[in-house]
Amino acid sequence: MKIIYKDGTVGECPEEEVTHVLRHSAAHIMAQAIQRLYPDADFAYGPATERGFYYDVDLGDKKLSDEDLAAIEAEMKKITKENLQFKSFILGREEAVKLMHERGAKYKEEHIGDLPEDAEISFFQQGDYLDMCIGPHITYTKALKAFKITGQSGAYWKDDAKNKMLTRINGVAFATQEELAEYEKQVEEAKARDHRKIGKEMGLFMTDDLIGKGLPMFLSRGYTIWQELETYIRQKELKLGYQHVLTPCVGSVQLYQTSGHWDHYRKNMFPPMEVEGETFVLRPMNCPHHMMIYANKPHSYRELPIRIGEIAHDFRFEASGTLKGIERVRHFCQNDAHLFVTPDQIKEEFSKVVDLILDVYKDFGITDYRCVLSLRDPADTEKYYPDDDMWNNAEDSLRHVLNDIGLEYTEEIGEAAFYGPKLDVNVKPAVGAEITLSTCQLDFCLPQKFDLKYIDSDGTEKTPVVLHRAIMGTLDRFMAFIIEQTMGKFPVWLAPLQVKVLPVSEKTNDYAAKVNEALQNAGVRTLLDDRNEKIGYKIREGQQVDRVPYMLILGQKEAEEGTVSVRKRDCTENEVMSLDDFVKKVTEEIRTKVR
RNA sequence: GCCGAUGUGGCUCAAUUGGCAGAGCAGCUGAUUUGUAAUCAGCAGGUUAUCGGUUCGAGUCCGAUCAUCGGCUCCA
Repeated sequence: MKIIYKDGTVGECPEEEVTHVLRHSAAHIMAQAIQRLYPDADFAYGPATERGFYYDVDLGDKKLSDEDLAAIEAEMKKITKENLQFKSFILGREEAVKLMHERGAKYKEEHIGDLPEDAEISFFQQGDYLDMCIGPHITYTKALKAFKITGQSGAYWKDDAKNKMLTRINGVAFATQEELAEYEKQVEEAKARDHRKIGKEMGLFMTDDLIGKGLPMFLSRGYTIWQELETYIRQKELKLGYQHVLTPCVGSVQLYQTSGHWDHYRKNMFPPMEVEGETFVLRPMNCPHHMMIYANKPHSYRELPIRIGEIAHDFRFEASGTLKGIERVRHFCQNDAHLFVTPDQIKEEFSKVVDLILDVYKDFGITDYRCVLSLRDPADTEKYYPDDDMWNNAEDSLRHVLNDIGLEYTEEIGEAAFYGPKLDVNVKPAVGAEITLSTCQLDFCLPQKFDLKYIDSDGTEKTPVVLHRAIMGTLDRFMAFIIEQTMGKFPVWLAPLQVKVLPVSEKTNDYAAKVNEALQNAGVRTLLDDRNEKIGYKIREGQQVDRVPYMLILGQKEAEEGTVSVRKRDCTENEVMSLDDFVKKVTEEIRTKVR
């Protein structure tokens, strides 16, 4: 594929750049279509994205309907048929400003102001459309063959909520129709693994308008998974010297004023409750409670590290538009812990936390994750505690630890908590943007605010450092992720229903009841399906709805021989074995948490 | 919260320009006694999210509210 650079030279596009150039050019072609249909449109940014492209455009008071988007897409198709040539030219700063000013392109004009003094400003033009852009682009519009407008959203100019909201029109583009078709297939598959859909099908959780939005309720089967996750992580933590506590979901406002959360976090908290002259809030996090547990008695350096863990219920008043199934909610349960350490212990404790995260991911087969070292934005003095030494010290220690461990990570500015830098481990859900699953935060700030102390070996009082960490993040979100990863086909130990016992006819109901009882006595979660239905019907339901790991088909033959016919999930071939052998097999798989 | 779309039995979806709210699955009753992904028949199930408006007549048109979905921002 030929491409044109900003200086007007034409060359062969490097293979790995092809889709990016196509997508970026698609944004220009879409802008051209928009300009034809809405001549007053003023364009802001229009980049290529991971899957396609978007353009942020100011359409005045015009609101776009789906029909309008279809019309834009049709106009784009027309433009590609017209096979217009892309041309480019470069202007000096003043000429560029003048040109953009003349054309009433106020966002582009402002953009020039943000560029370095000596920047050359380049322009690309195809037919009647001119755009300020560094390129490169395709040479003719016909080169864009496979694209689709996928939707629109609001987006602020320069991502700043103080600025005007523009209309962002999103699209996808690929090098070939086949790749576009493949993408659309993937979108369909992603919808099928969406935890909201599977959760409903399997009866794991529900919501109700009368309860309130963002407040899902776990049904029996969902809570079974939840409890298994809780037991799993608590046992891991116990082995690592954690002590688990139980603290209330409510705290006084003064508690959060002391921690600083009141100033930084108030807008995300449910509003205060006043009773008998005192003011309380539902807690959005547990750090202050755990700080007070530490402060409950004096500590020697010999006791450190002290690791206080809790499966803790929290409430956050999240913006309504951000709520999503059990992944992003207003009440959730954190797998939280606070590690109180001496400065010397930071490295070892932090690396133990990273080890635990990776250990858990291994157990759950989570391999597709991204580590982010989240740093403060020094310019943002409103959010971040203005103590340069403290921040530099904290960030450097984190970076050193990560480098020593050899963990791959990217650094992101302005993503830190207000009290300190952190490591976030992010994953991609089936539908929607990346989410943080695990986090470990380094905090020199809160221990000071709560005036926490320990007596060091030299007899002097010192302030501990705190690591805030959540391995499974929240059980809610972790469960959402596991549902999507497994498509509801949980490993036996996690499956809410582990074995379904299916008599072939009512003649074997008695034997089936006996088998069912034997399994229940062995601690296996079973369901006896002795309804008057054909065996094929029961199997279909067990496979498609319950996604149960094992089904036992019990007919005359099994009843006579004292055996069970084992049908493994997703496996059409079955295996006959004695009841005892099956009980042994399944309990062993549960015990060892076979994936 | 913001931009846009959507909302019909428990679930998945129909209902021509405004003209009798319907089907499949699930449920219940009966028949059938079944061997590895749907046995047959019957019955029941609805203030079409809510409230208001236009109209002889509204699931359908208009307004408000609520919820959900796709994004933006935010985040565990």
